[in-house]
Amino acid sequence: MPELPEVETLRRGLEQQVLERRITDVFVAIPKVLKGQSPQDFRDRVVGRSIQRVDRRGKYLLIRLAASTSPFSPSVFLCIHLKMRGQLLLENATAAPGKYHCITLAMDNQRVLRFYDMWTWGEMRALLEAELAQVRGLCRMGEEPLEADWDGARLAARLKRRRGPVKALLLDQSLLAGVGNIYADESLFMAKIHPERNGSTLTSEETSRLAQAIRFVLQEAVSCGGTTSDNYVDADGQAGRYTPRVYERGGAPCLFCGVALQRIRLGGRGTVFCPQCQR
DNA sequence: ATAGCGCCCTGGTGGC
DNA sequence: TGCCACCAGGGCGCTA
Repeated sequence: MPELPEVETLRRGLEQQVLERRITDVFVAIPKVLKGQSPQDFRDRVVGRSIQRVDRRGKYLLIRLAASTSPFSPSVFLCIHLKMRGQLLLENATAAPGKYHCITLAMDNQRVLRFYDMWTWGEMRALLEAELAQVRGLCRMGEEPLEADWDGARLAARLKRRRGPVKALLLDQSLLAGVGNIYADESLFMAKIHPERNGSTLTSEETSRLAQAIRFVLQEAVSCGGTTSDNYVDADGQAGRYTPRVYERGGAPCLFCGVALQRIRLGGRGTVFCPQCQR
């Protein structure tokens, strides 16, 4: 399940390898992932353009395509969300597409950017700037926790306007961008805050601690190339090297106190925490 | 307005 | 050993 660190790792890998490459051809195997855009329209908007920028917003990957013919033609953005099982891989053009292949973008260097998705929940669309601004998840996206000026006060301001367990709030992309199930559990563990605590009742000391934990964990995970718990791999097919401290470790000993980590369901999500350390 | 739930999908798992 | 029911899960859209 790609979250901020995984999408950021993917972004960095792509940035190193696809900038200035021209897209020469497009093949759509599973039109469903275009979310209503016709394969013809997708193709018309993408073929012939070159890759100008690779950006990330929350868990979205945004690839800016420059007009190659005229400097006045508007930019197009590949708006990509991998959801649970999506993968984006750079492969040789001669390699046959693997299982669960959805879309291939051929480039002018004998390489292809391939989108795979076992569950076909992921999305890839070619959008104009104005259309991008209408994408629901994007226009409602919350603050980026790795931005330099993001801190406990900013987090507290968002949390106090909402009710419910703090973990459920951390998962809300309109409140905070990019945190998913893995890093919500990891951050709450590092901050020693119980996932079921009501978010609006956290003290300023606690929100400050939580914000620091979120930044620490996300930065650590980015530096490890993300977490591979299911099928995440980067653009070169490499697994992430981050080792979660609590996520998927229910029943195992807490790294701080040795007490068995507890697994519960919270807001429909599997949640692991230390009943001793997290209050 | 907002919270809660169903839906999308398929590999892996546990029970018989 | 084989089969099958069931589970996981991000984000959207619908309902109350």
